Amino acid sequence: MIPAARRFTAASPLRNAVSTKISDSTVRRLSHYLRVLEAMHLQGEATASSDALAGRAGTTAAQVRKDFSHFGSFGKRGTGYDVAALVREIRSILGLGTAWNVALIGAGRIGSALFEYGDFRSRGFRIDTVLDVDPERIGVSWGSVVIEDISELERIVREREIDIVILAVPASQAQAVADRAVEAGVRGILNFAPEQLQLPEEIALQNVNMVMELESLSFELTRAGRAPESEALAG
Amino acid sequence: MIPAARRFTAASPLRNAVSTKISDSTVRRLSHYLRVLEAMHLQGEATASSDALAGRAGTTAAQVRKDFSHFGSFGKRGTGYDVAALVREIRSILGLGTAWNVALIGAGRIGSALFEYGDFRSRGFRIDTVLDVDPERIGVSWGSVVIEDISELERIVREREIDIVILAVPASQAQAVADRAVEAGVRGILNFAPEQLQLPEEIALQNVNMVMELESLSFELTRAGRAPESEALAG
DNA sequence: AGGTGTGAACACTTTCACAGCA
DNA sequence: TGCTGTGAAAGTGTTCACACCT
Repeated sequence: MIPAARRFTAASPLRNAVSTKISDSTVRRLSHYLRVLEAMHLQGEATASSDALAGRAGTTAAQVRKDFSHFGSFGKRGTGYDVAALVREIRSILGLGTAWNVALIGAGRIGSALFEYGDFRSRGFRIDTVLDVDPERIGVSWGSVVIEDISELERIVREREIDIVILAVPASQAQAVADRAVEAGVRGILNFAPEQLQLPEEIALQNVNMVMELESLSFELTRAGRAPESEALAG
Repeated sequence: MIPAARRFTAASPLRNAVSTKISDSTVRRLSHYLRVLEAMHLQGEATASSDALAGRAGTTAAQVRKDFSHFGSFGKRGTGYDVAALVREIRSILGLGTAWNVALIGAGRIGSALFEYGDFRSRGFRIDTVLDVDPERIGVSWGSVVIEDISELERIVREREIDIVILAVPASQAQAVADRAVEAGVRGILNFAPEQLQLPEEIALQNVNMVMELESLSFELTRAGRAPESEALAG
């Protein structure tokens, strides 16, 4: 199912060439706007100005408008954006209409937390395949999903046409498992292992590295006090 | 609310030297270099050139040198960097010499995964306070740490001089809990709730939003087929 | 030679400011 | 009138290229 490419070839609802590269920050903001807009929708707000949206999303009105402008013009001058319509537009831009087939590899602590993570489900990412190496885990049921043997990875990816793999294995295993997944046809990887994966260019990769986030905090806290007198570090 | 910037109005109190703003990407790369260098150290490599480091970290040699140049000159021309010394330098830059007091708020599935997350410990971030609202959880022991009542948050933060809070509570609670933590003296927050926190400027904040990462993947996969010309690798 | 440190060039992102439309 | 959409300006981050040191 979902023949990857060329779903927009013919009658694309998108206007002119969207072929220019969209920056990662723009994409992340779109995801953010989407969440904000869904909340506004629930609160019964029918329209939203770029200014209102910016306030809720922690950015600026100009940024909001520029972000949307890469994909078309969705607003009404003098009025703002129709919340429900904009939700649909962003979902379409992000490809959330597609029911991606997602597999989780690694049924350890992080894996299980991710599996249960309510926000994946509510946003349409259903994990219906879980793999692990540990014989103690293989065969165990998580809800309606049974943990399967990672040795079956290739067959499973092919048969179920897995698009995205969530990688929650130890760093030492990450590259090898990723290679196998890619070889079998996976197109995107969400990597939780603290390891720099080397992948073919056409494979989409997102890393989540929580240590990096904590170390960024540490850096900021360390710097905060250094304004008046730099605590010099001599050689 | 939040009287934005009123601290830097007149002349900048910041000194020249090392006080220029360091970009977030630089900080994240430093964290990455550190991990790579530690691995090289274990492998017995005594020196590393910017080129070798770049290869392992997935960036460029010029980028590596520029990143370091913001903090000093740590290399030897013609030779490269002394691995052990550079590890020490980066740890110092990131403030990893400091034993930050970290509290985890939210002992649910994500919270427990984070608590057990080996990489926090091995990198020196010890979580020795865990709080939750749920009476079923309060009093339970996780290793040597006993889950405490979140109603005690203010007292605990003050008494234990908590620097950093890892926020793993539902989005609906996140802002309120963050406000209390900040009020009690916390200086940095690692936020796992999919909620845009509004905090005073001097509080360091890092967000981890896994849905956003998955949606970025979805966007890339959706766009993949739409490239103007697939640059096939010519022989 | 070999590889760092860094100003200058380049590329990319954000902000400004205003024309244009509902 | 009010707010979008967008070129142009300003600001940031990355890459280049080479002087300089070991």
